[in-house]
Amino acid sequence: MSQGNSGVSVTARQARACTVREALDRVGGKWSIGILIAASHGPIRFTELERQVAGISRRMLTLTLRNLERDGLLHRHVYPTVPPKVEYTATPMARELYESLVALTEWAERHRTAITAARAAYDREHAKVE
Amino acid sequence: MSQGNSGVSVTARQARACTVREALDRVGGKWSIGILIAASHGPIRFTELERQVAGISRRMLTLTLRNLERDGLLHRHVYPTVPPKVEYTATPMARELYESLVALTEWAERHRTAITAARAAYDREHAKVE
DNA sequence: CTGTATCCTTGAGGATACTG
DNA sequence: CAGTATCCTCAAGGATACAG
Repeated sequence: MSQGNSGVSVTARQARACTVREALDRVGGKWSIGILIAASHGPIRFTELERQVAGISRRMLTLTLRNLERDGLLHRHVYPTVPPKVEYTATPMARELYESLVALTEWAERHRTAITAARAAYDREHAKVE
Repeated sequence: MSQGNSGVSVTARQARACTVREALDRVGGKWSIGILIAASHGPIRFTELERQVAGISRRMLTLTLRNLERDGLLHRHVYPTVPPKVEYTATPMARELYESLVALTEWAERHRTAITAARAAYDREHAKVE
């Protein structure tokens, strides 16, 4: 964020905040990332997703899949067989997204302990007052 | 996400998903980014934040500030004057976070139109059925 | 000025029975 | 198998009056 922003207007800065939120909204759901990752190395079926993304409900799986498909992050292929067979695959756009998320992952790993410590300190500090 | 994952176990992949969510949780709130950006180029006061982060309610401003402070992303300095004066500043950790978010921003910009188009196509496709 | 307290609304998400 | 439909819960967030 380098102080160098001094010449940039307040509204321009908040516009950037908007762009960031735009990206986060596509990926901020509780299950989006898990699904995207599971679907990123080849086609994967509904039931298999249900197994790999631990804890997800059937409803949320369907909903999140629909949203990701709508945003063009997942491709859905239906085989007209009976019983039905449906495969989901991450699009190139989704793979790029994941690569962008790596920076964030590294940040989380780098500061994990610092954050835990900060929380502990904060809680300690504010428990005294009761 | 490069197919090269083939050798990586399913659980290892989902563990990565966890780390990503960890980072997103710190920044996923509706207002975190806006506040962080506003506080990232020097100390800023409560009222000034209320003005710059357009649309935020007083309650959410307070809550989000407390959370960010607790996680060690904001520093809060109180001047013992009357009326009170409080300044918030982004910590170095928060600035690093923003830099990690840049990749995400660029992704959003690069694919903005593609996503809009994908949505339009999807909606068109699914409106026909009614 | 910088909050806190209170009340309210909404939407995300969970559980699960049912269906083509 | 791959969903949809239904009902329910809870936490995020909004509005705003009040307080030190």
